[in-house]
Amino acid sequence: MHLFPNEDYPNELNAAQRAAVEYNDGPALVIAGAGSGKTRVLVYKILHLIRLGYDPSRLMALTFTNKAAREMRQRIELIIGPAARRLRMGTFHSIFLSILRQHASLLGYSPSFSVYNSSDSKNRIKAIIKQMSLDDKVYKPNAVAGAISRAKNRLISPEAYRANVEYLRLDAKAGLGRLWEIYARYTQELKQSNAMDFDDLLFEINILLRNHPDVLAYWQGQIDYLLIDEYQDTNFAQYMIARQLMQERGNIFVVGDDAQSIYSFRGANLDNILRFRETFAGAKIFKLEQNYRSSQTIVQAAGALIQHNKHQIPKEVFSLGEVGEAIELHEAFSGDMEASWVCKRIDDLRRQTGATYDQFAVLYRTNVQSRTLEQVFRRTGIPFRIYGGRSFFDHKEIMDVVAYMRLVVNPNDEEALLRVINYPRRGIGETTMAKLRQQAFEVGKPLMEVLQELELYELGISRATQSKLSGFAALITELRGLSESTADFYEGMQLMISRTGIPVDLMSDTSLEGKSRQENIKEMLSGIEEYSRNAQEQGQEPSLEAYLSEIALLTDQDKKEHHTETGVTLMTIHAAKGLEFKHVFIVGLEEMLFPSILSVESEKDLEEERRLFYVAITRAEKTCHLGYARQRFRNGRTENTQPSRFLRELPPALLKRNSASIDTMVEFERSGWRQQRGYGRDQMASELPQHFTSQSFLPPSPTGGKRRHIGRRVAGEDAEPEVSHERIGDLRVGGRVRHRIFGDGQITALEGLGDNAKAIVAFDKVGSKKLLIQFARLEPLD
DNA sequence: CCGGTCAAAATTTTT
DNA sequence: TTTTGACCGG
Ligand SMILES: Nc1ncnc2c1ncn2[C@@H]1O[C@H](COP(=O)(O)OP(=O)(O)OP(=O)(O)O)[C@@H](O)[C@H]1O
Repeated sequence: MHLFPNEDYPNELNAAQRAAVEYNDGPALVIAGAGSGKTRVLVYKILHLIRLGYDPSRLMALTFTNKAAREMRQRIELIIGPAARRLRMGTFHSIFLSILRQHASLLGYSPSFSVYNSSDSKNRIKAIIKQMSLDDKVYKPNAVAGAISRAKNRLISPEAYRANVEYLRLDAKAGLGRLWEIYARYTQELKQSNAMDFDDLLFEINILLRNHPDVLAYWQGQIDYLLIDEYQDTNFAQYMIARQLMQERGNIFVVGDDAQSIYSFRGANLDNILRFRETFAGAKIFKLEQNYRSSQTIVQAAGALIQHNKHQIPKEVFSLGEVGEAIELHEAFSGDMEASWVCKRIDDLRRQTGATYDQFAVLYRTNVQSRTLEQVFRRTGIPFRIYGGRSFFDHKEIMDVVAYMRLVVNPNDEEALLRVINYPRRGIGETTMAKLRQQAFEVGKPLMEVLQELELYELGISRATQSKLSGFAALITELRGLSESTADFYEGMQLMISRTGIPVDLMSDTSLEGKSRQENIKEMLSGIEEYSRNAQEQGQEPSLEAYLSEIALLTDQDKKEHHTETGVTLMTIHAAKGLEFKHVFIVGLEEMLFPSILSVESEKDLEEERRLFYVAITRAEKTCHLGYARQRFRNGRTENTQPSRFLRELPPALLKRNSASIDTMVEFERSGWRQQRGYGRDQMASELPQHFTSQSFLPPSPTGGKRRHIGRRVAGEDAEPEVSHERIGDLRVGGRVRHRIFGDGQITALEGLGDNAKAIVAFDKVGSKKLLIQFARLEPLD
């Protein structure tokens, strides 16, 4: 192949990767396991296109995080230089936000529309629920927000929602008969506020492209190639964007791994991968099989785990790397001791292998788990960095400042107005605001407008309060003046922020938190300064609008790296997607936590949890360490736990159990097992002696505790005899049952316990089947 | 309208 | 344990 004269890169790719990169005859999907170089292929694909003469500014590359986009751009810049800056590369949200601003008026927004973050949205929803006098115990704001978000991600408008009998029926059944109404009001309020939420960014771009053929044609003409990373996590709205832009020309290249689909809660839909061929005619599918990241042990363990999922695209993955060390499994007595173990092992490994702190990551299922880790890391003196959880811009004081800024740019932004009209305190209360909102509603004007013409209305608000209201309106006008008339952007912002009165208000709070709030404001200012400098370097005029756009989509992952300090990375598994570390610790492998208690009900959710574990394991290059605690402190209460079912799914031969101290076992013996739930009395008795050995780390197997049996189970395989029973729950041997698919039948045997309890049923139509009771939903007939 | 006190709830992942 | 909200007296 002599496409590239002074080849710097084909050597960096294997044959399969190169084939994908160099294929240029239409749509392509690269579907491959973890660590097989999908991201690398995407990078080289872009380089390849540029070498073929494509203009970087006409290549659109979409990622899911800002960080991924930034890193990809940097890698490309290293090779081709500053031209990489012209790539249209970023998250779906950020790329389409800028496009939406250009065409806002076509959609009924002004170009300076606000972008609501999740807490803005939630506040609006709360207010609407209250306004409609609905019970927020029934209409839980979080759940409502989730439902609205899901609707938007599936491109279901409020009108379509309302017209869909099936949705209404399901909602009504769940006692949420007025959900559609909340959705409709919410949408209307946002529109009136000249604001879009995160999901609107994807929704509205679809509307724009669908309803305005000229705009569609324009953008189709602007983009010569569309590339998408992590395609398995695209939702329907994102799929439709790709389709509208590229279905005709077919210049699309996507990479993904169905086994790493972990964002279904955000609407991610594997169908997008499955129907890629149908959507994009003539699509070619490439598979990559060699894992370059991890040891053979890690690749095999991950492979064995994911085998347990029924729904997956079969893939081979192999590693030619070293066999590597066994996966360490550690049982700790408590969350605290688990964290101590992590610290100790990091210390050991650092000494033994010379690894640096930044080559370690500690991954967990939920953000709260970072607390315990943080405390112990502090105590131990190991440097670390926590990603995720609350973003800098989620802090109250920052959101307050941002609200003033938003009001300056977009006076219709009702959420911003309600947030700060009485902060700092200026004596404008609930009652006044209720009257004003009523009035605004009646005349169909934004609140800010009403504030500016109070004298026109009969409001029943005292003179004194009226003047406070006008004062606020005047303040916003004044702030706008400051920001517009000050030549230096940063200086203007300084003046503006100080004029809001927030810094002074914070001064009066001398508590520790108060101090940290003041610090945050200072940090924000330095961020503004940096933004201003960057903009100018790139030859752009810094503006409040642009600044707000920039920060609207920032997350905690995007905090700038202080290269001076390196440390262990602490993050959720979700946040770790796409990353890699020499040494990975995965902690909190307990039932009800991982898998999450909210996911154990449905097999579909459980499979997603398993994929999450798969993602976690495959982040590791050299060693992988798993931890769980026998008891964990949660919501102010210490709870006994059971090891995660997923541990049983890893091949024992690849695991190295690591014994907890004797003290721990004694402590555990004293308080631990007695309260365990989920096992029958006999089972408990037969398990008892094992608690004194180091072999008790795994959950009891269905056979009654022969540990070596555990993990060897593959779906459908029953190598060893099962404990059998006469009854389990309301099922009994000899009883007749109904199955949703197989029809009616008679139970011939019951065996196994807990999650592994199975029924053998002789069905009238389809013969004898062995079913896992927890999934089979057998309905007793007598 | 404000700020304090007290009781109840908390239940996952993110752009 | 920490956060949120409802309630009440000034
Ligand atoms: N042909 C290759 N030769 C050497 N190293 C490679 C090759 N391809 C990929 N790698 C390395 O393998 C590792 C994984 O690659 P990459 O992150 O692109 O995989 P991925 O498929 O995107 O992984 P995941 O889906 O798990 O995020 C990286 O360190 C990368 O540099």
